Amino acid sequence: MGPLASGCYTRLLVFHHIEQRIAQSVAAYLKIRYGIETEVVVEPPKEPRFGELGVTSAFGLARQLRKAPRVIAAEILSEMPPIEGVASAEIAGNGYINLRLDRAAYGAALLAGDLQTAAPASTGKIIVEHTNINPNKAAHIGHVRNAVLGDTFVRMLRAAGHEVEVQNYIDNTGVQVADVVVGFHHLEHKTSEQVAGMAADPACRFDYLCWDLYARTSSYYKDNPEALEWRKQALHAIEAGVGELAELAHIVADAIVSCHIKTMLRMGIEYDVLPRESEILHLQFWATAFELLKERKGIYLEAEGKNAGCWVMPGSAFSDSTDEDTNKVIVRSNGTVTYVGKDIAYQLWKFGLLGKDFHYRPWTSYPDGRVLWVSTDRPSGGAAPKFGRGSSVYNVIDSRQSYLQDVVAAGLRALGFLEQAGHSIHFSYEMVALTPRTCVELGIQLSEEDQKRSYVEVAGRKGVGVKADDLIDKLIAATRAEVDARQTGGTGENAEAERQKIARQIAIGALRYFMLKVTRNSVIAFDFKDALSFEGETGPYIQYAVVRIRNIFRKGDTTPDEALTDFAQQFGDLKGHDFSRAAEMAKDEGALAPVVSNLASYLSGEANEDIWSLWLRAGRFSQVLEQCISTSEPAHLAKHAFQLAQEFANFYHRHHILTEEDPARKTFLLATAAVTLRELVRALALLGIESPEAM
RNA sequence: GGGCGAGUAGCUCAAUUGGAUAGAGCACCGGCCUUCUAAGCCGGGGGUUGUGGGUUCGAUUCCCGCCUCGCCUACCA
Repeated sequence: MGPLASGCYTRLLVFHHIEQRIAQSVAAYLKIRYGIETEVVVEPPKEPRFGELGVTSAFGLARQLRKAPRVIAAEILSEMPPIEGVASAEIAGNGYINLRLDRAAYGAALLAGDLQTAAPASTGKIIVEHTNINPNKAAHIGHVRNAVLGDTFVRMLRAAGHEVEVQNYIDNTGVQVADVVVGFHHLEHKTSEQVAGMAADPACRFDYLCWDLYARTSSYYKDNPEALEWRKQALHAIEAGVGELAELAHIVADAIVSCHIKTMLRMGIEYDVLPRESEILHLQFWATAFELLKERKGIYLEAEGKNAGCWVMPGSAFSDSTDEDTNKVIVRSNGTVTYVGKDIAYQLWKFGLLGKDFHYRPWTSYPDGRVLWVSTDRPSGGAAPKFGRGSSVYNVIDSRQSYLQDVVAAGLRALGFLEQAGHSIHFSYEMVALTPRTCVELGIQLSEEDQKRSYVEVAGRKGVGVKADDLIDKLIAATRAEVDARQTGGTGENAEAERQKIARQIAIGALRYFMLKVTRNSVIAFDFKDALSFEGETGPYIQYAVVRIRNIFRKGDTTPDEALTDFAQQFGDLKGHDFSRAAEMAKDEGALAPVVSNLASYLSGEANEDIWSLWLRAGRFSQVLEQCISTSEPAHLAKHAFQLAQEFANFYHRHHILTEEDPARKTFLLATAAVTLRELVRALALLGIESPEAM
């Protein structure tokens, strides 16, 4: 559980608000009445007919109090003071306490406003590191999952009022870049000038070219193991930063990073800063971390055994094992540092614990004006923001690296930075694999064994995989065909641009939702058929609900804002009232009373259950957001958005708004659509999915 | 061998972290376009939650054993 597990809003709306209020009230009562302190679980009952929320505390208390749960529930029910926002309560089953909300008060609160979040109380800056693609080949679907997860989590944190810095680490000096350098130099016999020319040629898909070259080099090593010497030479040259090979590496890495930034921007993904490994080396970040680790005895020099001459971290530091075999080499016997070592230095910098900083220069400016900075080893005169110095760090890295992430956290602990180690969070997720069927479509040869599996791992080294840009292109082609078939965007002068825009919005919506609807620790078995589907539980389904609502307002010649204003004027002034105030006013038969009583009639009764269900869910945004953040699981919001869209679709078919004859009811139905629209758009925005005007 | 994760409908996945009759989507079958767009809606069949025990009022969820699968377990990154 992360450092954000506890609530960080000072004010919450609707569902979350009332859920908390109930939990607190019951907990306080239990403490006074029985002297027992316990966490009270409040959750919706299995079926709506039992009410909106249920409390199961009576069961837990039964043993301690030596009373039947039903008796305890009865005591709680009869003696507890009323809870604001709760209309009634009853006992069910063996001791469930079921609560029914004051629907009008809930509805008034939902109408009244936006989610209001205050800046979280001094939790400090949160750093989220994601994407981190080796700059030696095109991005593939595995990278898309990483970036979409990371980006969505960033959007959620920002929506909750946190200050967030997005880092995309660039390993521009590693073996993967070295292998492409070897390919260009030894296999292709290209000079750095020639490669620079290819990289600058707009007709050349440089990242695709390197994708193939990387695969070629890898297979060349397999047939000619002596060629691994080339890799070693390239690595040395790159690390030293001089000579033709270093120049090649520089050109390749920079060009590929540019490709990645563009690819990610197609999905709406932006970064604040690109810390690069070359600067970690040149600015001696590792040397500083090395001294610290030696000083504080986090690592030691192995005298004998297989790791003789290496600086190692004892396995006991990051696992239960005391076996020496689990020791992790940090510095090789030839004096060079491993990846994990550099990662420890980088992690220290993120927390501001290294006592050093990078220099920076602008890498590019995004269309929205945001500047993307890159690390440099010397001052460039630009006024860069203060990067690093985070109070919490989320590393979005696939679960295969959990062992290495444990070592990094252990490094912080070994240095005595216990708090930072605790706030060093591995935001892990499972890999994206391919279904055998998709492999066949891609022309990938599979063994008989693999054909029987439900999925096959992507292997970048072999060039096996689905490139992100190819997938996006394919999605856009598919959505464009649908858009054309429907003549969405009209046939006028701007039709072409309009259609392309809508096709892109839907394609990206489909892609991002596809990545987000699955929980993190589930392997995604990527299948073209599923990914190219726009029906059922997909992004486009939710976007379609949005478009339908917009069409209602367009056809009705009004707007959501007008509808809400009309509603407020018709039934009283709702603006500026918060939940507790609304409930209070309702009780006092004050200014809000007419609204509340009208709402009550519209939101209750057998015939209105589906509408109430829609309102109830529409008010759950802040609760779901909090859940996503405390569990680091964006999938909950994806599910919420889908369910809300589903309830709206149901509502849409049962209630025809524009032909409603009762003007008051029509206003209410329009307000229902307006609130749903607001909540759908808000949820989609956090998922990084745009809400199209037409479909 | 050790570590981590997974096993739920034919398929792909959920299940608000121990709650009430385990839910969605896809696929399949049957209905619904003269209506605010059918990228939609309604209905139907589909389950011994891998397996055996345990914990308790209550287990898909927690504990132990076993079976199957994946990943990790480099002086690669």
